[in-house]
Amino acid sequence: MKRFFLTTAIDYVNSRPHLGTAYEKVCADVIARYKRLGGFDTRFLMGNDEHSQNVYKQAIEQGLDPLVYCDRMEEIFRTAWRHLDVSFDDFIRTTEPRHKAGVNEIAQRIYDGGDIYEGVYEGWYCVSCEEFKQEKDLVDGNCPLHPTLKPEWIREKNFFFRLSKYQQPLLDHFRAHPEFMVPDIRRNEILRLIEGGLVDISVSRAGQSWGIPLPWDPSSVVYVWFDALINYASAVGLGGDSEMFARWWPADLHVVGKDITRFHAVIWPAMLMSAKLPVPRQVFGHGFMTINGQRMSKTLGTIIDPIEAANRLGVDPLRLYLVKEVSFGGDGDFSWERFDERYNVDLANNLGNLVSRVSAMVARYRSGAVRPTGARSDQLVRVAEQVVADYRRAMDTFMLHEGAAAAYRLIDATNEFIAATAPWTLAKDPASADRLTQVLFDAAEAIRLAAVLLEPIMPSSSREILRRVGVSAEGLNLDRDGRWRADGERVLAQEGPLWPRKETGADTRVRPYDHVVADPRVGPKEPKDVTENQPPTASTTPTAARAPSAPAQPDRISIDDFMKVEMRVAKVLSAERVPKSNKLLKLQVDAGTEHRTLVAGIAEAYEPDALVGKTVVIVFNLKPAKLMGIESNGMVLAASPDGGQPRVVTFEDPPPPGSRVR
RNA sequence: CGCGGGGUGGAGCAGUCCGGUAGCUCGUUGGGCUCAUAACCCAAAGGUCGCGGGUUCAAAUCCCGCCCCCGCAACCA
Repeated sequence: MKRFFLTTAIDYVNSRPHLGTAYEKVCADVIARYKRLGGFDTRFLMGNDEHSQNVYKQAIEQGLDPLVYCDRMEEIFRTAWRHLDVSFDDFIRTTEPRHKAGVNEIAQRIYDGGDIYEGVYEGWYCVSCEEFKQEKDLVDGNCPLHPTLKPEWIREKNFFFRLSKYQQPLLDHFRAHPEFMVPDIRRNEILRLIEGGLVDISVSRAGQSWGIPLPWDPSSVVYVWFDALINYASAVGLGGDSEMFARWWPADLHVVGKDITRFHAVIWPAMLMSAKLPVPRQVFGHGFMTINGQRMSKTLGTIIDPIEAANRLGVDPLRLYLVKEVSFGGDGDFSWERFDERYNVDLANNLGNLVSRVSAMVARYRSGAVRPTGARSDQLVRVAEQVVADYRRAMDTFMLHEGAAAAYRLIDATNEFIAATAPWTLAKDPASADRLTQVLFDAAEAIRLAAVLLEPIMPSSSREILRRVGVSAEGLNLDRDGRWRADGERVLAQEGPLWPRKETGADTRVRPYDHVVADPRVGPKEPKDVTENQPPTASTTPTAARAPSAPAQPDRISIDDFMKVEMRVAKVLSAERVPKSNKLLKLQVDAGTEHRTLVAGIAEAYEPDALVGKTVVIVFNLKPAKLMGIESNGMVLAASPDGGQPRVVTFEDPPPPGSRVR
C-alpha cells in the first residue's frame, strides 16, 4: 500500500496554541485526511519542542519542575488539536526516551563520519549567572547583574557541524528534486541562501542540564534546534525500532512556517546526508496568518485563540475559512467580520441551504427517497467530472484553497441546476414525473459528491451531510466515492439547518487573548534565539540542584558601584535619522563641558526635530561604541515599557547642561 | 544600493512565469423564482491593473527608472 508520512513543525511550549499554529496544523491535517481518502497508509506526526532554555526559564518562573510544566503544556496542545479535529497519529515530545535515542543515533553517526569537530567558544563568563556575557553586555567590564564579581575569560568547548561541506550536495539535491522545497518562492529563497555560502554551525551547549547530552561528551548538551529537527526521525523509530523506521522514513512532507524553511530545507537535509540517511521528499513552507491585516501581537491584543474562534461558529467553519480563504503558501488574514461573512455565504447560504432545499423537495415530492429514472439531465454530471479533476490536481499539489474552490464550484452548479430545472414547476406536471425524480436524484448526488470532496477540510460536517443524503460515511475512498454515481436509492433526511445564518454586526472585535507568551512562532528556531534569551539571573540558571524555587533578587549594588556611572544633564543640539536604520537617531548634545555625538535607539518613538532643544539625561562615562558605523559617546536614558515605545527622561524644569545626575 | 513580499473596480483577492476580451468573493442596483436558512438564480453599474519611460501590431503581464506599503535582517551604548 502506498504510504505517506507527514509532519508539522513541533511547537515551543512557552506559549499556548494560537491561530497561527492552528493554521499550520489544520492545513497539514487537511493533507493527511486527503491522503487517507486517497487510500494512502498515512502517518501524521506532530509534537512539542521542549528543550529550550526559554521553556526551562518559563517553568522555573512558575515554580514548576520543567518536566511537569511540559506535561501540562502537552495536555494543552493535545486538547487544542483534538478540539480542532486534527487527526494526528503520533505526538512526540523531545524529552521522551525514544527521541533521545534518535538524537543519539544521528549525532553519533554524524560524529563518526567526521562532520563534527571541536571548537572553542571564548568569552567573558559570569560565574553567578553561569553563562557567557557578550562584551557589549558588560558594564565597566563587569556583569550587569553581578557588578561586584569579576567575570572570567573562559574558553568553552563547542562542537560544530560541517554544514559548509554540504553546500554542493544540497545544490545538487535541489537541482535533482525541484519539488523538494515548495512553493517556488521559498525554493528560490533557499537556493539563494545556499548559493551565498554556508558556515559551520554550533551544535552543542556546554554547562547546561536541560537538554540531551552529547553521546561522546556528556558534559555538553545538543543544541535545541539540532535536537528539535531530529524529532521527525526519532518519532518513527530511529535509534530504536529499525523496522518501523524502514517503513516510514524518509518523511514525505514537512509542513513548516516560512520562517523556518531554512532549517528544514538546508540544515536538516545536510544533517541527514552526513548521517547517511535518506532526505525527506518535500518541505512545504506556508505563510502566516495576520489579524485584520496586522501581524499577531500580544501587546496589541491581536492574538486569537483558535478554540475561541472555533467555538464562535464551529470547528468546521473555522477549518474551511483557513483553507479556502488563504491561498496555501501565501499569507492569510483573519478577522471576525470576515469569518462571519464566509460562514454565512459558504455554509449557511450555499452548502447548508442547498442541503435543506433538496431534502425538503425530496420529502415533499417523493416522500423522502429517490432513485435514478434515466431521464436526461447530464449537465451536472459534466460539471462534476471537471470539478473532481480540478480538485484532485489541486490537492495533489497542496493547493488546498483551490481544492476547496473546486468543491464549491459543484455546490454552486447545483444551486444553478435547481434554478434551471425548477423542480417545483416539474412537480405540477404529472408528465414530468420521471424528470423530476432524476433532477432530485442528481441534486442529491451532487451534494453527496461535494461532501466527499470536502471531507478532508470539514470532516464532521461531511459525515453529517452524507448521513442526511442517506449514504455511509464509513471507509470513504476517493477513487470509489469521489466520482459521480448514478445508481442506488437515496433516502434523504429532512432536518433543521446545518448552519443557521449568523446575523452580523454583533461582537466582532478582536479580543485580547490572555496567558499567551509573546513569541508566536513555532518549531525549531534559530540558535541565536536561544543564546540571546539566556536566563538573566542566577535563579533561572539551568542547574538541577538549584531548580524550582522562587526567583531570587538580583544582587544589590553598593553606592560606590552606582557612583561609577556618571550621568549628566545634556541639551540636544541637533538630531537626525541614521540612514538605513529604523531605530537609531544620531544626536549632538551639549554636555556642559563639551559637545558630544551619540546614537540613541529611539527613532521609532521620536521625530528628530521634536528632540532638538530638549534637555535629557545621558550616561557620560560610557565607553564609545560604533553603531551602524557611527561612534556613539554616551547613552540617552529612556524608559522602555514592555512592548511599548521608549520615552526619554526629561525635566519639567531643565537644569543647565553638565549638571551631574545622581 | 542587506534579503524578500506587495501595490488590480467601494472592501478582500486571483491573473503576471508562457504578452492578445481584466476574473473571483463580498458589497451596490435592477429583475426572476418560491423548493430552501429573507436563502437561491439572472443581469447591470463600477477599474488610468502604483507612477514614468521603453520593446511590440498588441503590455496588468516583458525591459529600464521611480514612488509607496509590509515582513525579515541589521540597529536600541
